[in-house]
Amino acid sequence: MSEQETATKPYHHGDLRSALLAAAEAELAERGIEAFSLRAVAKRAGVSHAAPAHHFKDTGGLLTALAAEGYRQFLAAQAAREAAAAPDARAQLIAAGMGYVDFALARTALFRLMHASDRPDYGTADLGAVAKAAYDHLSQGVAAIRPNPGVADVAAAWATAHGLADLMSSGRLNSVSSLPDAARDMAIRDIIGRSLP
Amino acid sequence: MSEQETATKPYHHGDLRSALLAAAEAELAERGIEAFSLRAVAKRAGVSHAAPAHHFKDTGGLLTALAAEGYRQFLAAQAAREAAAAPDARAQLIAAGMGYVDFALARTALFRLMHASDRPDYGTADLGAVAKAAYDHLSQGVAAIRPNPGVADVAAAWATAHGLADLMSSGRLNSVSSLPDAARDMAIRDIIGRSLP
DNA sequence: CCTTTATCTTTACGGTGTCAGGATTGTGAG
DNA sequence: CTCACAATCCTGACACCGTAAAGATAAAGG
Repeated sequence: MSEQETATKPYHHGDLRSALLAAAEAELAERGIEAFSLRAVAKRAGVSHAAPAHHFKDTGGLLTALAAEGYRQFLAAQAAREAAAAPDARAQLIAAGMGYVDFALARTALFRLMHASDRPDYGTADLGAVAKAAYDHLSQGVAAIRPNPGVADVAAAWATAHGLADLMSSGRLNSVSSLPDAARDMAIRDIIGRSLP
Repeated sequence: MSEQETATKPYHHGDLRSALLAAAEAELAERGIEAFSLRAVAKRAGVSHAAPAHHFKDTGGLLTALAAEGYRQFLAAQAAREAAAAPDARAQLIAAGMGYVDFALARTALFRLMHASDRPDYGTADLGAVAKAAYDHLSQGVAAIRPNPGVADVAAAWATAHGLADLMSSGRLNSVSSLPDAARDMAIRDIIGRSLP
């Protein structure tokens, strides 16, 4: 309506898709998954309430895309720890577990979306693929220290890392998460190490 | 309006409070926490949509009461396993972990409400007390096999049992949960046993 | 019997997801 | 350069949701 404002919002956003993903993660972190509102996401991105529908079919589509992005960063967090660890298989697997916990603490909203929500659709090709990749990474890590591992071997490693990540990220294991960084890392290394064959 | 029906719904339900709790758990199991609707719970109980407000102030109040009931059954599931186990401290602690998993598999909706939702209010006296009792039971079990346990000792036991329960109840550890009962129990016993000092 | 209290219903309001249709802008063929 | 087309975003509408207020009904107790 008015042309005096030189930098008024253009009709086309430019990169609305990624802006919506960022806004969705922020909303998720601030209000939680159960109070998540698509209209609030749109408002945060400075766009009408129906704009997200064109990039993501519906709320589930947005959360599915966000979860897939989360899995990529989840694997990246594990890779970062692995790169800084000793090259032997056992140290690499423990490092992956540390990255598992790192991600849960650093991106709690994404972690909960990925592991404690049924709104992302894992039947989607994209999300299904990255979720499978995450599982494969773990099972291959276990196989590296014990060829032909039993079901209990991979289950123990996964359950321990996942339990630590879930409890710590939800604030129920403050006896560990409130430790100084070095002591905390050592405790986690110790705990994960117990689960390995 | 009509009196020909002898058993038409009376104006007063009789035991609406517990009927609402049962309806809420059923709705939770069928539709999930994120699609949970207070109006659907009221409809399932055959009552108007505003009736729950008198017994539970709001939706959060209902879910808080339901979570508290869940914790009681959670502790009961652990006690049931403990009663059938050997009396030594280590067997008792492993049995508690088995009960942890039993509950997650038998009452998945309640388990997720208790551990993957922020809607129950743990500041409530009732829910706060039973949740603390559950934690105390675990830490005392660890202390029974190792006096003055380190933080890693209780964290390892808790994380392992919790990780197993969470992954299995959400269908992500079918390699274990699809095992025959005896083999499954043995695998879980094995995995929990690894985490103990 | 009759008042008081507990329980449930009705009505209303703002918020939410999704759909249908309209408005605006970028794009590429001519 | 122009102009139709496609992509992008907005407006309006609908059904459902949670909650509050006020009314209706039944139970309890004097």
